[in-house]
Amino acid sequence: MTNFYGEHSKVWLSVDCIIFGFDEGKLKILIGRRQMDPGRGEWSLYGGFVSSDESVDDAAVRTLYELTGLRNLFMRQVGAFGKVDRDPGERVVSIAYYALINVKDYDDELRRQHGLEWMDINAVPKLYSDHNEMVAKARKMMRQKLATEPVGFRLLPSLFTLTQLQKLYEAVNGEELDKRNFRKRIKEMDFIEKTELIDKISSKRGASLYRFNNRVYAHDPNFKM
Amino acid sequence: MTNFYGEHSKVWLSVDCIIFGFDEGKLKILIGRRQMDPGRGEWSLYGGFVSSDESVDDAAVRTLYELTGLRNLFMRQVGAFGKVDRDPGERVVSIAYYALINVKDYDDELRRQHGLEWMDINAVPKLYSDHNEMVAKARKMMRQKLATEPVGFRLLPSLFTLTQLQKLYEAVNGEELDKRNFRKRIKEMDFIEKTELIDKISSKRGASLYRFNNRVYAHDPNFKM
DNA sequence: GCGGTAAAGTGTAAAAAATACACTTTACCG
DNA sequence: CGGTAAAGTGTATTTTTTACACTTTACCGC
Repeated sequence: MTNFYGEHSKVWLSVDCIIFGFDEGKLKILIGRRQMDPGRGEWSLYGGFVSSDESVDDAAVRTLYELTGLRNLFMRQVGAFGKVDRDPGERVVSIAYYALINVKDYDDELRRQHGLEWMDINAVPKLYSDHNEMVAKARKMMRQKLATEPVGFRLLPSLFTLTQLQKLYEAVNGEELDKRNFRKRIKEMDFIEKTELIDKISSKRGASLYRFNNRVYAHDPNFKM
Repeated sequence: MTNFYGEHSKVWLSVDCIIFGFDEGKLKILIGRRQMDPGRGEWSLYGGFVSSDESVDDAAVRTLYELTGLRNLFMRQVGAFGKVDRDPGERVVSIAYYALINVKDYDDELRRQHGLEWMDINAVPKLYSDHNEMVAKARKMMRQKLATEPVGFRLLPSLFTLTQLQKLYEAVNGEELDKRNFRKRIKEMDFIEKTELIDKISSKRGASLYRFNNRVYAHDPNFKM
């Protein structure tokens, strides 16, 4: 291969994943104790290296798949983190990604195998290297995304109640919402469809289950929360 | 140096800059004909390589300085572009940044030395590699930024007329604004201060010059356009 | 079977924000 | 000194957002 750029130096590239889940009315991310040097034992995001035959995005997809066994997750790049000494060992530049998963889709056994815990986003401890910065930026971007695109559903089962949806938005934005105003808004969104099904788990009375219809949304993509 | 990550492959890292300017009522970016292989002669963004002793952000700052002679530009990361074959020569991952500059601060001689042209954002030709994608994402992010933070001023002289400011927002958002409504809004923002000075260049009658006061803004950071 | 309970579900009025809209003023220029 | 070109200015209407409280329902325990 022709070497065009020989005089410049190369770096290792990694990806780090901020995996958001929604459980027990709380927004959470997956973190674990680092199992390798440098930084062994510190709380850390889950990550991996980008290899020569895959795009950076593909490396993130692969890493998420390794971890969760899930594909087609909603995923977005957070950005590149490139301080010289961000990794105590070597020059490693990391590209952070966030993903939204439905906690119920995630095999808890797999979680334990990787030594990961769901941590309340508001109680994230000091993390390895610059991972707290990544989390902060991911959270900001994710909040913005959920406010302008109908992707919050990715954090819920495919059938969900309006109360679940409301609690989700409350957790993401850190503020309570008025139930009537919230439901008024939802009612105007044709792509959030009421089904005949009733959820009896979370209330005695039972609550209607709703579903996000992507075709209807694609037809008139207007969303604002 | 201990080699922790030896089994993984390394990549070259570059930065590419989307430099926004506002001139003749139009939003423009700086592009030039690529002067090296691969891709010699194609329209391209201005970029450079990240070296081993500088952070990725610093590489972008340095690159912008080389190009413009200006420091303390408003600059934000657009993201990492990492397709395997994005560079025809080698595996190069690039981190894109956008910057806002006041065209009048930029020495036109320097521009010519670098072989760059101001190109209307709506008439950008096919660019080298994935640079069009970078421009598209930068534009979207920049629009969002200008809508929520008072940084549009960075594209104008430090003293500007309300008509200039309005034309700027019109160019960025691609839609005309109502003059009275626009001015009503500005009047409510205490950090946009009217000065005693009058601009006589762009109109016979003369228009008041305004200034952005960052201290006042910092005291009550509320902005929405 | 019935009273207690806990969450689901529902509408209206007031306030705030966004929009639509047209004429007067001013200083230069020829 | 009349024409011109851009600056500057206020109000009414519509739309959006917010505030707010009671009824319904089915289960559960007695």
